Amino acid sequence: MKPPTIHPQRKRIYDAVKRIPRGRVATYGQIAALAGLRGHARQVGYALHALPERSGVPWHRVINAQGRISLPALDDGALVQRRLLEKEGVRFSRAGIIDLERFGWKPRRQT
DNA sequence: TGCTTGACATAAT
DNA sequence: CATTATGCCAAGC
Repeated sequence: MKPPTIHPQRKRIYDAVKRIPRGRVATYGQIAALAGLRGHARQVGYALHALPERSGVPWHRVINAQGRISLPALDDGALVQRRLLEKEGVRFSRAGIIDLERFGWKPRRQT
């Protein structure tokens, strides 16, 4: 049998994303670290991109380390993401930046 | 089968 | 604060 092929470690990434509490956001780096992929932030973004919309994964709670939405501002996805976050109570600055000090999720071992 | 790209991060300049 | 360089790994072509 075929060992691991580790289907996607992506599953781990998704799992980590699912842990993000409502009204909070996490950076790709944090997710990567939680998924046990410290430093592989890129893979997180890639995984999310390949994520189906009905996956149940709160992809919108994942932003880059700058506290900003990674998707191009002109992209519809970015707008949807922002709307979803605002709906959860996440506030954006005029420049569209989230205050990670306030809304950044501080990963805790199973709170 | 090998090179390029990418929802990133971090440090250096 | 903007740009550049490097690491890291999977998917696309």
